[in-house]
Amino acid sequence: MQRFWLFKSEPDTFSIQSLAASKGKKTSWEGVRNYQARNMLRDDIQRGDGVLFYHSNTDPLAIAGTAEVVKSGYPDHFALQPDHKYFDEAASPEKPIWYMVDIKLVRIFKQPVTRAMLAEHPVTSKMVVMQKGSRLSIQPVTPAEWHAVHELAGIA
DNA sequence: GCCAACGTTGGC
DNA sequence: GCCAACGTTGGC
Repeated sequence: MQRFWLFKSEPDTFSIQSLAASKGKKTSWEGVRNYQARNMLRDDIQRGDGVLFYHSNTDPLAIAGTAEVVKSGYPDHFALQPDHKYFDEAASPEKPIWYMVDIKLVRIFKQPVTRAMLAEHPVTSKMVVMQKGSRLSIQPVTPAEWHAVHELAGIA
């Protein structure tokens, strides 16, 4: 069964435009170092799932478009590379600790769905990303929320 | 730039 | 196992 997720990214680090410019419009989603998010990457997120691509720490804050999971959870090998910024000395090939998935761009919204728009809508205003103190970089999204975001983006 | 919320660390 | 200190996230 297809499920839906929201992935946060700071556009200064990696934007949806970066994804569009990537080879095959695909990227691995490495560097998640939070156990709750790790569990979703490792256990729950499957090939074919939908991803809302959210731009955080920027202006305007917005869902910039969507992507599709093309590879489900596998070990984040960047944690094993001593010179890499995502290195974790506690990780090993036997116990990788951290996981990542691969995603592929579906579309960049012509009209990004801003946080202000999300806040105005009865369904999207309840999304995890809208809750105060919500810091998870990987979040579940309900089918109703997924649908409402597409309506706000002008996509039937 | 500020600061609240949250996760992690480490002393006890 | 508790909890204070600390670092990070991320909206405003």
